[in-house]
Amino acid sequence: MIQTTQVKSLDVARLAGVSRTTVSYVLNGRTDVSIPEETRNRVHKAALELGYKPNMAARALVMGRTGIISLWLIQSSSIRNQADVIQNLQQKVNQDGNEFMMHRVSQNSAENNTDKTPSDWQVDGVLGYNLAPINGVISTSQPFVGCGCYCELAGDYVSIDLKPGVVQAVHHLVSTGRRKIAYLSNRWGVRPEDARYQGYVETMAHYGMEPLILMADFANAASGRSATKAFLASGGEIDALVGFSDELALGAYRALLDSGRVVPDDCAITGVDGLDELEYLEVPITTIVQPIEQMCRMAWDFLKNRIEEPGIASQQVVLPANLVIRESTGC
Amino acid sequence: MIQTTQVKSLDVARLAGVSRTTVSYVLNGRTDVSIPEETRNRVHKAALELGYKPNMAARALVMGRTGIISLWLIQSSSIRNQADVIQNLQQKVNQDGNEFMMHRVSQNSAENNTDKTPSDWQVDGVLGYNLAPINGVISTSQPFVGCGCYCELAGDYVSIDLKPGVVQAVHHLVSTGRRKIAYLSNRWGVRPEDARYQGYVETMAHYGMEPLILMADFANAASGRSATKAFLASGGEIDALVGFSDELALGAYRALLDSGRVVPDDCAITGVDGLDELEYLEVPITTIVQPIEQMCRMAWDFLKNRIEEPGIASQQVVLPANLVIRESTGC
DNA sequence: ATGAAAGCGCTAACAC
DNA sequence: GTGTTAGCGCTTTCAT
Repeated sequence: MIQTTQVKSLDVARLAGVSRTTVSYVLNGRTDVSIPEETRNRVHKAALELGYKPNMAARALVMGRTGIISLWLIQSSSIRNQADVIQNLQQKVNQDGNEFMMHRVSQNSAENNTDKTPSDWQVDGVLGYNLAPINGVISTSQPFVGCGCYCELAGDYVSIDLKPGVVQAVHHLVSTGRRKIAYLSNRWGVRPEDARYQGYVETMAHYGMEPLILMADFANAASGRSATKAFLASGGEIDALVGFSDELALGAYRALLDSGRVVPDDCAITGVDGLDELEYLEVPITTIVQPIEQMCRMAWDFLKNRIEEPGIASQQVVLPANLVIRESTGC
Repeated sequence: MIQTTQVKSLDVARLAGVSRTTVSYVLNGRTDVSIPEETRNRVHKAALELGYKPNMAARALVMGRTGIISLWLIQSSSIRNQADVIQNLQQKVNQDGNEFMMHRVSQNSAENNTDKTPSDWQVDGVLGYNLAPINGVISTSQPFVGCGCYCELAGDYVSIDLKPGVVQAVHHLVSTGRRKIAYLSNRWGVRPEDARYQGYVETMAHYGMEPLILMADFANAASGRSATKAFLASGGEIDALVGFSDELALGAYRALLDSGRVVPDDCAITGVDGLDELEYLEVPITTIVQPIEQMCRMAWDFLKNRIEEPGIASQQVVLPANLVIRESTGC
């Protein structure tokens, strides 16, 4: 038990010489009830003097809303990759006077069809980021908006389509003379429904070129490095590499250097995500930048709408991600 | 109003043919009251069948604890730099059955001595990371444990001392023949009480060498790049650079390349933090690695102790951060 | 304009 | 062993 004796609204009421009702009205800034300016001031002064903080649990209990929004993230990815999204969403959620909770959900619990929400708390709404494998399990009883690359399943979402970016990338590589263009990915990035995979395969087909898949264990730099290294060691030859993510691209970059190759002369590289760090490499890496800020803004707007009016029609939008050309592709 | 009719403990009680008391006892797994196995099963079955989720606000109200732990982070830094800490702490907090909230507090609100806690919610405890400028403002009414590099002011903390690492770095640079060793920092990193600054200045003095400060606007790569670029453009010459952070070091690395210099031949570089990315540069950068996992583990343990027994003596520990030598210093 | 009183869903002391 | 009951602190009708 750690409960220090808390200042309650009754204390404020007594000090200000009014009732708890009045305190509640004044402190919640309700303009629909008319209270003399003089009384309002007395209440505010008393609250300040006592250092009164309303008990949010009590308020939530009686109001039926907690004012808490939670963000669900896939556990398998490092928070570092999700930092921009977290930061953007938290800022927007807080700005509108809500609390922000974060939950990392495991892929397993999704695949096992465990119907356990990650939190026991009743939150007012949930934002999901890149929750593809979990989409089926989402308890639809609460307002939910999905965002990211894998969320076009049902209900509200703000999806990012990476296909245009990858298509642009392959066109760009071909137009600058590349002919042996590989795709470096983890196993998630080679499913037929993956937008990047589609963009790569279809554009290669468009040029009548043979797809070449380099498979990494995970979507991180270390995996990208070892996968690329193994490929090169086994005598593989490429003159361009399309990475499933910036991290994989970074690993590939390092592996190419390890093997004595020069980027972009011997091999061009493209990534996906917009990691800031990539601009500071010796050879900045061409990448496909996702409109994170816009995605977050729209997702939060969608969620606010859904909370306000649960009955409205599905809100769905797809935002394209575009290629940003840097030196790693030789320009 | 979004309130879908909620299943309450009374519903479970009715279905199981018991009272709410029994439901509460069973679902909270209380072993101190003896309830027949058969009854327990009936209750569990009923709860599952109805999809019962206890109302956490009601529980928090009556128990006087929310089960929520919040983490306060300084707003001026990107979440990306704080990702490891966030991830570690969240995992530990959740593992012990608590909820995790994040709050970013601004330096301004601290300097203005605004006594406003970032959250209105009554949390059971607060973890603060790198909250130097804010330490004075912390409301001590709730269990608080500080961690990071700037937290040795009062109460409980798990501090990381970067001084040993920087001292090692300067020794290392001198022993490998460097003589014009600069310190690249933002304005926070040149206060007399900053451990990095002390380590640099004192070790330079130890060798009778002149300190040389390169000042960047912020602790990010872009600032490090432009500050270093400006220094070099104005005819400055150095053969080693100690960065206040990995990000600044990364920017300096890029600026040196921009100016046609070779790392480490012309100039050695060291950073601080342990950004994973630095291992994948053409020239991996020597850095001072902080014991993040250990820090997080201890901070959470301290906080649990403090919550359990508010009256215990201050829990304080300082962990050293050590140098990890990579190629950027020529080895 | 202000106050009295009901009740949000839960836990736990107390009686049976 | 189980049920009855009294709050936890707040908001909000409904009288006054």
